Amino acid sequence: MSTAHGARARARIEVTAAIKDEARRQLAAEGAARLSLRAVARELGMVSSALYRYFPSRDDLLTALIIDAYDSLGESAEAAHQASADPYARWIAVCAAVRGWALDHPHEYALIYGSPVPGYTAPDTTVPPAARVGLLLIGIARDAHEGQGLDRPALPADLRPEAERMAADLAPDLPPETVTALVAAWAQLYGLVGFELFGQFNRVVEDREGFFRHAAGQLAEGVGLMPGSV
Amino acid sequence: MSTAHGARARARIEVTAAIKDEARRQLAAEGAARLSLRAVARELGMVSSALYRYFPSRDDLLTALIIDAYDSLGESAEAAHQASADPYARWIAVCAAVRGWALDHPHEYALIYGSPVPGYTAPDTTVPPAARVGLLLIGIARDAHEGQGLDRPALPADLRPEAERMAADLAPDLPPETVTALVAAWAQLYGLVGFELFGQFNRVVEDREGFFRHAAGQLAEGVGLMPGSV
DNA sequence: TGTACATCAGTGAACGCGCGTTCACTGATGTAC
DNA sequence: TGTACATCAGTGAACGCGCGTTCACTGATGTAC
Repeated sequence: MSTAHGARARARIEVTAAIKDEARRQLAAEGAARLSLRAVARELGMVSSALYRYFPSRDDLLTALIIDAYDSLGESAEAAHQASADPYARWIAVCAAVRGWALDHPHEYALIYGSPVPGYTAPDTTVPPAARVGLLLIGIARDAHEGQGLDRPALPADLRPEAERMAADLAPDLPPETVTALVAAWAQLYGLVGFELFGQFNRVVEDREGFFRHAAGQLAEGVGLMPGSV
Repeated sequence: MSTAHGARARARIEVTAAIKDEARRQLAAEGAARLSLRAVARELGMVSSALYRYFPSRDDLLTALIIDAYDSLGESAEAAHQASADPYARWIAVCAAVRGWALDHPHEYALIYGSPVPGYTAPDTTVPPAARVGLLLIGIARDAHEGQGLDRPALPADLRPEAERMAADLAPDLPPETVTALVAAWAQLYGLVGFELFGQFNRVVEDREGFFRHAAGQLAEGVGLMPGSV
C-alpha cells in the first residue's frame, strides 16, 4: 500500500522540519557558531545520534538553515515586488520587505548576512537562493529601463572596464552605469538593515521606518529610478 | 625602589597585551562566540585560572577586544583624515581607511560590525570608541559646511521632525538634511565593506578597490559633498 | 490475505574531547621601617 | 642595608557541565511474492 509508504515519507518530512524549527529556535539563544545537535535532539526528546538519520553532520543542518533563510527572505521580497505597480514603488517595497523580514527573523538574518561561521564554508547549493533579492532589484531596473524610466548614473572612466564586465555577467541588457549602481545599492541596503538590526542605530535613529524608507528612496535614485516614472 | 614596582606593573601590561594578542589570534580561528579562555591560556603556556588575574571573566576579555578594535579602526580613520586636505578627499580617505582596516583585521571587524555575540551585551564603555568614525564623518561635513562647500540634500516633509531631532543630538550646527544623509551614508559605508569582507561580492565585483572608491564618492555626493569643493 | 524479508527510525553506550569558574596553595616581588 | 610583612602572579585540582560522531542494537513499518 502506498499509503504506508507515504506515512513513513511524511513522518520523515515532519521530523526534518521539526529539527530545523528547533535549530532555528536555538539560533536565537546561542548563535550559529554554538548551534548544537545534542541540544536540538534533547529539546525534541530524541537521542542525539538519531539526528544523523536526517542530517549527516552539524554543517549539513547549518546549510539547510541557510538555504531556508535565503528562500524565506526571497519569498518575502518577491511577494512585495508583485504587490506593487511601478518600478520605483517596487524598489521601495522590496527594500522594505528585506528590512521587515530581517526584523522578524533577526537570527536568521545574522546567519546569512552576519559574520561567517568559523570553520564552515557554504556549499554552492546556497548560491541560487542567495541571489534572489539581487535578481529582483535587477529586474526592477530592467522594467524601468524598458519603460524609459531609468536615468543613467555617472561612472568614472577608470571603472568602465569593471562596469562592463559586471554588466555582461549580471544584466547584459542594462547599461554598465546602471549595473554598477545596482550592485552598490544592493550592498548599501544591507548596511542600513544591518545597522538597525545589530544595534548601531541605538540612540541615533528613532523613527527607524521613516528613516529607512527615505534612505531606500535615495538608493533608488542613485540607481536612476525616479519616483512616478514608468 | 620604584624600578621594582615598575617592573611588576610593566609585566602586568605585557601579559595583558599577550593575552589580548592571543585572543585576537583565536578570534580568527574560532570566532567570538567560541573564544575560549582555556585555549588562550594553553597557547600562552599558562594555566587557565591564571587569566583571572587579568580579566575577571570571558566577557570582560571580549569587551577589551571590542574596545581595542574600535580604537584601532578609529585611529586608522583619523590618520587618513589628517593626511588629506579638502573635505571631499578626506571623505574618500576615511572611507578607504575603514575598508583597509577591515580587510587587514577581518575578524576584529566581524567582532564589532558582524552578528552580535549571543549572551553578550556590550557595556557602555564601548560607546565612545564606537563613535569615532561617525564623528569623523560629521566633522568632514562640518568643515565643508563652514567652507560653503556643502549642498543640502533633499528631505521629505514627514521625516523632518526626526531629522531635526537627530541633528540636535549629533550636530546642531549642521542642517537636518545633512545629518540625515550622513547617518544613512555611515550605515551604507559598512554595507559596502561588509559585503566585500563577508564574501557577498564573490563572483560579482572583481575590481573591489575601484568599485569601492566610486561608491564612496557617491556616498559623499549623497551627503552634499562635491569633489573639489572647499 | 498471509508470510518472509528488507528497510530504516530511533536507542543507548561509548570515545575523546572541550569549556568557565572557584579555591586553597606556593613562592617570588615589592614596601615600610 | 637588613628584616618583617604584604601583595599578588601563577599553580593544580576540582566542580559540573557541554560537545560531535560512531557503533551495534531493537523493533516497527513497508514490500514482494
